[in-house]
Amino acid sequence: MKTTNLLLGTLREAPADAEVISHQYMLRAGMVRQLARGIYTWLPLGLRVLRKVENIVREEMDRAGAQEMFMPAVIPAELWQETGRWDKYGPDLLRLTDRHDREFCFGPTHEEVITDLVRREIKSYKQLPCNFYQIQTKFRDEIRPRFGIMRGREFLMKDAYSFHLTGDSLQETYELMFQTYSSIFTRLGLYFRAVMADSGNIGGNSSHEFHVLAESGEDCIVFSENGSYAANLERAETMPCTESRPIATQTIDTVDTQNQHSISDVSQFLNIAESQCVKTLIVKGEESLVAMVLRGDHELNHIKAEKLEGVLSPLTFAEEDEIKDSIGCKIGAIGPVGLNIPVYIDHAAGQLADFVCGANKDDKHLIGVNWERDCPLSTTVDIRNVVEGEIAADRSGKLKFARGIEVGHIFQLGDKYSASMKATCLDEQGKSIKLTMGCYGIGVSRIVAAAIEQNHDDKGIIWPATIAPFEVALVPINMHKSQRLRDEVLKLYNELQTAGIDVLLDDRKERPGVMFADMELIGIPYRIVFSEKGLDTGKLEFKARTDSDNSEIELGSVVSFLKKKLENVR
RNA sequence: CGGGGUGUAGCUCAGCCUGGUAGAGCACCACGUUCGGGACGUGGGGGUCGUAGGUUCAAAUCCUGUCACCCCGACCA
Repeated sequence: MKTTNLLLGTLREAPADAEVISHQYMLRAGMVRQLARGIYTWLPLGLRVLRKVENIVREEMDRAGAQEMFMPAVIPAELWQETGRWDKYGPDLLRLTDRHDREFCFGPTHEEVITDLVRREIKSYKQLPCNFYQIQTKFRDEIRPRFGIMRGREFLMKDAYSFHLTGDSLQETYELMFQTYSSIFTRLGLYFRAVMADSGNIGGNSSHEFHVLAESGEDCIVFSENGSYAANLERAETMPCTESRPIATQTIDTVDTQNQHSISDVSQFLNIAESQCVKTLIVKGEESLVAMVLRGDHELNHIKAEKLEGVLSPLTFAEEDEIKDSIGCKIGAIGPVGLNIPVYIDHAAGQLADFVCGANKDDKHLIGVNWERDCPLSTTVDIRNVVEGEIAADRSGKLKFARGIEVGHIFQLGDKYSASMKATCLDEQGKSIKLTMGCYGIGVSRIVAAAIEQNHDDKGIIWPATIAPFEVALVPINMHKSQRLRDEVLKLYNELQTAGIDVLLDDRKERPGVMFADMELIGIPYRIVFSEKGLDTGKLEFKARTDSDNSEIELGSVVSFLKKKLENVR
């Protein structure tokens, strides 16, 4: 490709509304342009990267024996009604009506469509296990799309669905997909981690996420020192305390705490550590309000909380006046003592003795409170986020935190969809068996953004060679002035193309500085500079995007040199 | 949806407070000089100031509605 034949829409300044680096650079490099909120056009340069990512994903999926297909983006409502997700999925589902007033949605995920297909096509255990995938545009009407391509409403996703007769077979494919995902992200040149995850509203049991580590990541991932434990913060378990609770030394007393509402207010006011206070959060339950009791310095884990019996899902905090009606005080003064609603107590809170809590009377707190003596202690539960430094649930060491961008997610769905959609097939005995399912997603377009978040400097993008839009940039200096230079550059350009190398020749009539800056901004991994001076000596300048200085290379050896550099890309 | 903010040329922004001829830099076009790290000069094209209404002799500017976009909280690849 020559730059004069490429829509090279590089910008010197990033649009003001681009917040994260990947969004800024994708706009500045001319990879994408926004059409509407969370909806983008991929320009030729960006599309080249997207396609390379897509191809790596495709190759590895094929290698793992998955079969590619292509499902419709627009899905009839009936299928979604069959699984109940038409009502459950909520406003993220973009709903459409056709000219006959028939309802459809733009598919945000395709469990229903594939299950419908499989229940029609798969009749015998001999056809199992099977794994189908597609690479397709999805639409999720997210509440808040942000960070450009990273969280768009329309995005490109690889989604795969496997079907099995037994759980063991599912487990086998699940593990194969785990390996496949690891190969994919390795080939993409990304620094990533697989972590245990919550399965969210896709449903199912076992689930892992693949995260690209980057400061701007929206997720917090948690891992132990030796790495054997790794989980999303949403999912990371805390351990029940094994030591026995300290014995009570204080007597319970009521203190005046006027205008002290938050845990930090109260702990400062009473000069007591936050960890010696107890906070009581009130959420909506199925029948009444429900209390969540945590140590003052801990945070409630919403995912864990909404899975508890009697708690409304999605987790919703009680309104101020509901609390007033039910408990009789304001939010800043609630405590577990004498509460007349169901109470869930976190493991760590259950370990406290002589603690401080709200008195369920405005402007009053209790001090010297002890479980059992002053307040019944039910079985404690895990309802908080783990904190950095505590011991991992598998006892493999202290936990560390990192930020991650979720680029892949694999689930064992079990029979969630096959049951409601009656997807069965016959086993060896001719008996009808309900199918067991797995599903495996990769955010293809998100990977492009994640790769930039992880690989950039102040000059622009630094693409891993496997997904760079071009592998080599040829930058001739003053080509328009020298026929000899032009001939030599074109000769090499053709040779590189013949050798199957993705080469971009900057044939614009620009000053060198402009060309250098653009090639660096768009992140081409290797650059070769042509000049009259170089031709005289038979040597060209070579610089990798990551090099700080130029090196020399013989004109005649460029092709073999680059081929060697790019060896492991292919 | 709640809270905050912004809409003026393709991009970055000034002008608005205090109403009176719509601006700058970059980008774009032409010519010339430059030419190994985002050059310079001269000339040029491009904006119903998001949109609708109101106040006024007069609105980018003041008022009201509305829409879009961005940021902060609950969703997810």
